[in-house]
Amino acid sequence: MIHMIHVESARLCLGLAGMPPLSQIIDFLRIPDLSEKDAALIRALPWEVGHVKKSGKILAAGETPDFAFMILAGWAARYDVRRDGTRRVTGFLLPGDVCWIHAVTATKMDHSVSAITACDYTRVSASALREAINSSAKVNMAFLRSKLIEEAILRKWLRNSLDAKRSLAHFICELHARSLAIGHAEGNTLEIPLTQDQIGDALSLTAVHTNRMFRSLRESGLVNAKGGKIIIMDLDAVHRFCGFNPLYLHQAS
Amino acid sequence: MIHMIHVESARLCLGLAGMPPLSQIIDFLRIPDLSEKDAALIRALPWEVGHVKKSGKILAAGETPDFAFMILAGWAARYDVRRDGTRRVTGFLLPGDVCWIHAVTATKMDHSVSAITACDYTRVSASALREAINSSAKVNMAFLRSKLIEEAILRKWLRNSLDAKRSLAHFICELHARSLAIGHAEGNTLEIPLTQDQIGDALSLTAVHTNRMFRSLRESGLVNAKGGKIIIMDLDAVHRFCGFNPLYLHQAS
DNA sequence: CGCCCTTTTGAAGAAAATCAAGGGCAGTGG
DNA sequence: CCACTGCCCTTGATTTTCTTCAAAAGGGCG
Repeated sequence: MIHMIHVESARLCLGLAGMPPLSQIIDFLRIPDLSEKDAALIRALPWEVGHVKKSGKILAAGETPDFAFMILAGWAARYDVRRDGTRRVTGFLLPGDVCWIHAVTATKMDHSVSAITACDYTRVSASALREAINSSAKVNMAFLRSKLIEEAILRKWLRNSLDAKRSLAHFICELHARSLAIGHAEGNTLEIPLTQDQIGDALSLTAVHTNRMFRSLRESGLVNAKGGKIIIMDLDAVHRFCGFNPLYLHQAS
Repeated sequence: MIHMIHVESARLCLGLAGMPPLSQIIDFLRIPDLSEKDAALIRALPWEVGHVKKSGKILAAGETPDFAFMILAGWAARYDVRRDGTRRVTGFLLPGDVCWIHAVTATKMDHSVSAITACDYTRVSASALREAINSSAKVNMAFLRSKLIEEAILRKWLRNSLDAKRSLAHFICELHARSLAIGHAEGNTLEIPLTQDQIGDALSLTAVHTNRMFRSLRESGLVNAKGGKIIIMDLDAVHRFCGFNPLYLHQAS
């Protein structure tokens, strides 16, 4: 099933996508132990499929979203703009990740979401999702779990913000674990569609310093990175080095 | 009503508290437009009142909480411990703030919560709260809103982590806005029970540097701080200086 | 090929940590 | 009543980390 997601995202990204089968959408959501009744509830939602070009807008700060989103293929980012115009990325959305809470609670976005790569997404109207969440405890808990994880990631990013090298290592470990969970990494190798500049925006480092930290990780024999392809040389060693414990990602595993 | 909360917290903190009237608990939750039916639902929950001493544990990383908490009086903090033993505070809980998502989703805490000052709290069993959330859309949305706000705060903390002076200013503005909302601030003056060391743990600064930033704010004529009492000299100027926009706190106002 | 974007490296400067030492103040105990 | 103690705030000097500025080198693509 995990491999299916991978193949499917590739297919979608090639632009061949019409409406993907609804069963597929449920796979992306990765809700454990979903009953047939709840699965039917989710299938019955008015999902729509869409596409955003690289760097395209998904949600802008200030607007009140009418739709909740789930990424099917590609990467997106949440970010906030500082008064001087620089950006801080506050989270990455990978295939299967959802963006829904402002829509469901009908509140204004306090940050923006945009596509890092070209993205295929599926979206559902805020009111329909609200009803689904309110009518099924299982669906409610599944979406809550996604918030739990996002919040935990934010906390780790904050915690790590003392030491640039460990921070970068932890970031790589996070993306490795998340990529593994959706079948987008094999062993200790992963591909990420981020420039060092974008990684810097996420870690609050300049591109220059991010580059130096990559070099430092390479020279320590921990991580090799080349053109978006990252090889973790010794996973246990890197985990120890940066204090990474995958528990906080609360993955179904 | 806001003033009532203030008086009540004082009373509780003096240790005079038994079980506070249930109507009081609902006031603390600050749920707008609560119907009588939903109010009754919340009143029917098995709330218990408790007390933690200064620095006492509320929830520890690794445990799966059986209860959701709401602070009635005093301040608590969420924090995560680094491998070298230093702490990063990732959030403060003020009276009226809740701590529930790990309980409701039955997941292990990925961080700890402990009392900054002596705290009075009320707690409710995870299963009871889960049922309430699943049986009332209004209650569900009210708790979701609390997550929305906490997450927004985390994002701003991340965004601000470039400039220590602005970061401290923004932090003060945040606490000012939150204190105002619960009647714990008057005009531009607020009292916070935090040492500069604890503020440093929250901003990822050393106590020494936090102190220098306080001095710098004072010398710029923006903020005066003395023994936990903070006076914002010119609120608009401080807001402009650090790019504070209270929108992200999504307060009932 | 030439262009743009990204990566890489160097050198200088700014920001924050670290190290070290006093000072104020509240609580405690003689 | 006063000395002592512990905690917190404050300041100075030094070192480390990260940014800024600048320039060159790779790499994909029309």
